[in-house]
Amino acid sequence: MPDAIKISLPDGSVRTEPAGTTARAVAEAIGPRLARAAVAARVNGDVWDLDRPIREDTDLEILTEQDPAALEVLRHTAAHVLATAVRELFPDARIGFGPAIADGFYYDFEVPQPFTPEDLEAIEQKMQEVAESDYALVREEVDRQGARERFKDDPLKLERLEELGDDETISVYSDGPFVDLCRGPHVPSTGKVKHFKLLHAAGAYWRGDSRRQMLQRIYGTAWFKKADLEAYLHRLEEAEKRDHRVIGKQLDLFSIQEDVGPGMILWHPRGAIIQHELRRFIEDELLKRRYDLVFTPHVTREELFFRSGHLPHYEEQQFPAMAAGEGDADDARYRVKPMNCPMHTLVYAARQRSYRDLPVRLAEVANVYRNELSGTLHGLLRVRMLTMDDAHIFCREDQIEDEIFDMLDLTDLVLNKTFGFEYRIDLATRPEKKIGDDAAWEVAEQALERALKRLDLTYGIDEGGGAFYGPKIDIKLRDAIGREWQGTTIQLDYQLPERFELEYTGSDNKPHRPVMIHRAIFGTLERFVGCLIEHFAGAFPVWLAPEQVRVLPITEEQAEAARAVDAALRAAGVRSSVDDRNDTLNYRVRDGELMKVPYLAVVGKREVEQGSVAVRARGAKQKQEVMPAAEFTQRVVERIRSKALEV
RNA sequence: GCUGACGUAGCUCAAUUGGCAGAGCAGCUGAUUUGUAAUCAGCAGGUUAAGGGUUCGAGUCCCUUCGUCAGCUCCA
Repeated sequence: MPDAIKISLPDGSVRTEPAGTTARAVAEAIGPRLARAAVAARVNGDVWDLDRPIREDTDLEILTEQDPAALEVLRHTAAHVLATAVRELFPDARIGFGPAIADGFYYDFEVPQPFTPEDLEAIEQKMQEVAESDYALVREEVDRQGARERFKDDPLKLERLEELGDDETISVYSDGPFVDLCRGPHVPSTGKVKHFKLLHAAGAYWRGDSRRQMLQRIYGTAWFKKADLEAYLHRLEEAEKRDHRVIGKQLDLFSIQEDVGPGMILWHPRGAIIQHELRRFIEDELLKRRYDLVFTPHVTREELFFRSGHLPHYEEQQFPAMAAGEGDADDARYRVKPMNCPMHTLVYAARQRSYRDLPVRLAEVANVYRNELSGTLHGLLRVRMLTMDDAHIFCREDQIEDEIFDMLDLTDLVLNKTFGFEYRIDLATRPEKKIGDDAAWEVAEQALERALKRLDLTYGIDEGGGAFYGPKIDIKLRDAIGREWQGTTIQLDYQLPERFELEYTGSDNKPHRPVMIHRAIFGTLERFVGCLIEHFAGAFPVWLAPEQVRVLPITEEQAEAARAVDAALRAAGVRSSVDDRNDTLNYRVRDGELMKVPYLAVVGKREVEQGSVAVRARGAKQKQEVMPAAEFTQRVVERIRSKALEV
């Protein structure tokens, strides 16, 4: 080992330091302000503790509170502070994992009794004490036997320990009374953890495995600055106001009622019209892109789902079988459909297909039913009755890329150009539970990847996230509080054509097997509308707004004129109504604003005389814009036609 | 499905140690005829999720079921 090492700093300068120096020492050498601000260091790209000795030539970057990586370090330490506090209050608690996560951290504990809200308060209090004690986070490298000794009372840690490879460094971190098996890094001392809050506790399976014991997970958030913590908590509050379940109620869009069943959506008129518009939009677009529309039964013989392979794999998520219909064999049972692919497959197979026919694109906006686990249901975002904008493309292998290209193009038109969503693309590869051999999977996965690359799209890999019959491209949208939900899905399938023995006649006059692509652009209209509600906070673009114009006569005297304006709008295809309720104008303006109606058109004495309307556009600075009624109608019609995001 | 919390009028929420189920908004009726975010008055609205138990007495305590929420698992 050399006595002196070279430390390269981000500004390009190189310092020579004694081997075994630390990032803290370098920071101090550079200047006292940097030393005070230092939280951690990036050493050759990895984040390290400030006090970990550096023994080789390195690139070094001192991380201060400004660096996002530093925040992650802080939160990881906050998790240790949490565990320290829990161990003080519940000495028998066994410790699981405690990582930093987006916006915060958690720690899992095995305890005989779940934590109560009062426990959380006490723990938070104790965390404050741990922070004030300002314990140094001390890193120590130990051998396996030493680690076994230290964690002999923590079976969860021992289990993790045994998984570590022989070439891996085993490190432990202690802060005051608490010791944890941990890779680190950490902030120098618990005193850095000043601004935090415990958010909630919930059960979580050990190692995320539902066959193993349930631990108690405590979630919290931590920030360097008090203002950041407060801003985050405020953001959570604001997000709650965008919650589609709250807005759905306020705007009378839909309801979920116990009498109907969990996960079953009742679309009220104002919500149904949104679904109707989305449906028209996508169906028109599909017809332009040479898709064909089909309709297939909601209930079919269950044999179909055995043949497709769905029932053996996903029986618990299908609704139970129904009795046979009269005249059917006794053993012919029926199932409500959880997906459309077997039916579309049969439409394809209903006649001979030539290579000249391909691709065959069959689309159906259809309701399917899935008996999802009760604990997973969530407003519109996870339901048991799903309205899928489903389609299946049957094509030759050499057509896959073009088809995927067109689907991704359509996806971008819908998500980005039309609604301004930001989305994340994942390529999901073969899962454990799958049918078909690895060679076929390999070909399929590569085909998707090639299409993505050709489009130069940024995407992540979701290892093992594929469907049981093939790999897929998933696109995820975020809800108001940042949770991701799968919207668009594009899935390649070599299995179903096999199972249904699909064929086409090639130019060689021989039978060939087509490839099948499943895809849904919205995903489900329930989930998509849910995301739209949160995205727009209920203030939909004009073309989607359930009520596009509300005409307000100031007094009864203008009621007739208001109805004429309304009739003209209706005739032009605008969803308009008259609010001539016996209430003040102020009251009705307020009501229209709260219902997020894009345009309130006020008709008073002056307007009647001039044949004009005083338009109040939603959210506009100028509260009154007087214009001829015909001009207003033109403006609304244009906004609808162009699917404008602005009113 | 699992762990925990919760469930009071259409909505948002009160109801002291177990002691007469309430308010605001919405709704209805009437008055008012309104110029850009709540006019006034009156009326009506409940098997306190459902079922069982403890008690002189249960919205409140206990049990079961259903549902909701958070998280885990799952998510064709």
